[in-house]
Amino acid sequence: MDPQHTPPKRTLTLRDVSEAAGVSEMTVSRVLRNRGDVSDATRLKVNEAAKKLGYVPNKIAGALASQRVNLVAVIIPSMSNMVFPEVMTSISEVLDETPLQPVIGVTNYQPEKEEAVLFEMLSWRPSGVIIAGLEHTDAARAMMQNADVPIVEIMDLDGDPIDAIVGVSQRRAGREMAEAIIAQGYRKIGFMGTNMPLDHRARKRLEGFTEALEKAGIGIADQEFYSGGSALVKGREMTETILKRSPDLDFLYYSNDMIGAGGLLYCLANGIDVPGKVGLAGFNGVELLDGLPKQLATMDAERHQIGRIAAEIIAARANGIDVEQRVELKPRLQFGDTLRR
Amino acid sequence: MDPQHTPPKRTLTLRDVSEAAGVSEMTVSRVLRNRGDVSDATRLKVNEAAKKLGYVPNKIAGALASQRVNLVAVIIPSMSNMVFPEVMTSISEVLDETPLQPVIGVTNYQPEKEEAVLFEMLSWRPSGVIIAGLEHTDAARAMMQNADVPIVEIMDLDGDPIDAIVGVSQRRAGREMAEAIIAQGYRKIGFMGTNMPLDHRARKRLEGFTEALEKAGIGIADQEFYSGGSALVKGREMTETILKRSPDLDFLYYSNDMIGAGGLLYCLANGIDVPGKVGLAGFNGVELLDGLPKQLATMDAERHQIGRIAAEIIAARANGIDVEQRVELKPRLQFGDTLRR
DNA sequence: TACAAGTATGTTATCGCTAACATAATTATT
DNA sequence: AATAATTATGTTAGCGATAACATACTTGTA
Repeated sequence: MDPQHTPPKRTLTLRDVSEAAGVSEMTVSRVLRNRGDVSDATRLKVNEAAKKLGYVPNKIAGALASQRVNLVAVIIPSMSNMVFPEVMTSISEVLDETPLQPVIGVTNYQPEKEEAVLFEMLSWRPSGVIIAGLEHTDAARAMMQNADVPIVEIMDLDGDPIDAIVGVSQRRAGREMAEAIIAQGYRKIGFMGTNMPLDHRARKRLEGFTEALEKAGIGIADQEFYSGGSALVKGREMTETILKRSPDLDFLYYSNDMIGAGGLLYCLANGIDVPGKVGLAGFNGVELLDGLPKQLATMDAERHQIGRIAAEIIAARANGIDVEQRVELKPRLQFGDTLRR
Repeated sequence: MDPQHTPPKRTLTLRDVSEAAGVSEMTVSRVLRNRGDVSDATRLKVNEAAKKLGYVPNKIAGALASQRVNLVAVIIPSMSNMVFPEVMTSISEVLDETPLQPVIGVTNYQPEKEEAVLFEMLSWRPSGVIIAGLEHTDAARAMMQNADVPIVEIMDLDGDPIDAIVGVSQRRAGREMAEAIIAQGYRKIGFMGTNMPLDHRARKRLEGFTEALEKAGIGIADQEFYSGGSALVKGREMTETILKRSPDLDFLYYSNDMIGAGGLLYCLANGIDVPGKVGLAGFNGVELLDGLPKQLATMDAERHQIGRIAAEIIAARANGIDVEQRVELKPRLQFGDTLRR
């Protein structure tokens, strides 16, 4: 350690740079932020001094003084479900064009964790919050209401937003899928999904799905739930289980594409005629599906659009521009090769 | 807006709470941080006041005053490659047990972007940095050297670390895979991978792979590169291309499991005997593979271990405990069903 | 009772930067 | 050349918390 015999490094401040450049701290501050009028000569001097010293500004002090923070809190339930990294990617893309920076918090689908993460993030006084879902603890909701920064709730659309909202109606997504299935003449329908009472979006899709079925006078003929483990494997296993138990099923609806893909692979491996004997459908439109031997029917949840628009709302609001408060995206049904038509 | 006729809300400070509770700001600060001796009575008063007002502390001010920040910068190249979300998940798990909080930055494999992200993050004076890879711009390296916080470089092991390092030797991983393949008698070997000169880990694996082949007197018989698009689809397409062009290949090595899975699905769909006629192997051990009809041979890069250990190093150092500086994990070869033995 | 030791609270001085205003230097305008 | 307008720089006073020290209040004990 310390092979260069560096002096006991006290971290550098504006003052160090200002002394090195022979100007006031304020001038250095102006140069480093490209603010106000500074002559080219001093600008050069300052930049050189800063670079030579390896000065890194202290945003903590800057933020405290200016009452401005360029961070955007993004709160999502999980990183394992590819949906969220995808949304993140779009958010990043948009914010990259602005001075804003996303900061990610993960809740593991736990409301109390969400509350804690939110509290932590709000205590850094971000310029905006993007948060998945509409279900929050009372305290979390109150915090967001009082925070006086733009809040964008994303993914879901069924409920009362705190501020802005961008998403698809999960109920509608479920309903439309059910309607499409019924329209194609399927009647004995099985459902497979995660066993996560706190995944409200999955829950709402199932509600919409069931509701539409009931309207047509049919119910879910059989169902199966899983938790944990490899979704692809679980999809395969659940499909085997449900088909053995209820061999007369003519359609299988999966709450996500990963288990749907597992189910599809099971059917193909076992010579089950898809979509002749059984139809299949999932939800989400994950990229993975494109590579499967048959295209799984699915409904695209417009995740990239959602991320993009949410970030745009925050960016606009940060510039004092007011924009639409509610953006409803329509999930797109893709028939693929597993839902006959 | 403002339907409740709320007073023009100035955000709350310690002072507001202290006035409401009838104590000094310092006492409120102590209660809210559980520091020092405070009587139960005042503790109660303060907590009630804080909750009633909905006070959210200002960590910016706190950090400036205490010169302590509980953030850990985590810098990764991408969110689309599941490898990184997985590492993130492990990091989060460990940091959840501490007062530390991860903050994620994404570089898109661009050195300049990495430098910018790093600068931005260091300007928040984090308690530590976890960064993927060993290749950085000179400026980035200098910043980390001067930052006076623990730096952990992860994933890779072939090169000179700035501070601590946790990973697998990518060269060795490539080499060992080549040796296993040769040992099983395969001789005409094709390679498929991404066309990303800045993915140094993929590059090093290929180098190690080639090197080991050469030592056995063989070279790569044919190769194919891709960029962008669905990896699964690309794997399928490249496999078709390469096998049509070089029908005598008896082994296909893929730089990642996703394209490997695509290749496997192609072979299965086209009745190609695996691993009889052609053997296949990928790299990474993604969960997805467990659900495929046949298990793809692969090498697990120990991503969860890496994330866990990196976070532990930061956590330990934050507490002044010095720990191992270099942790080499050994990639584990899994033969699966596509590499005969 | 008196004094030490501990417990509970308050006071003061930063932390490193920027907003806002003040002043100096330069250029334009008549 | 004198004054206004513009440009370039400096000065001062916080931002909202906490560290460190100071003080007041208990309690115990000889």
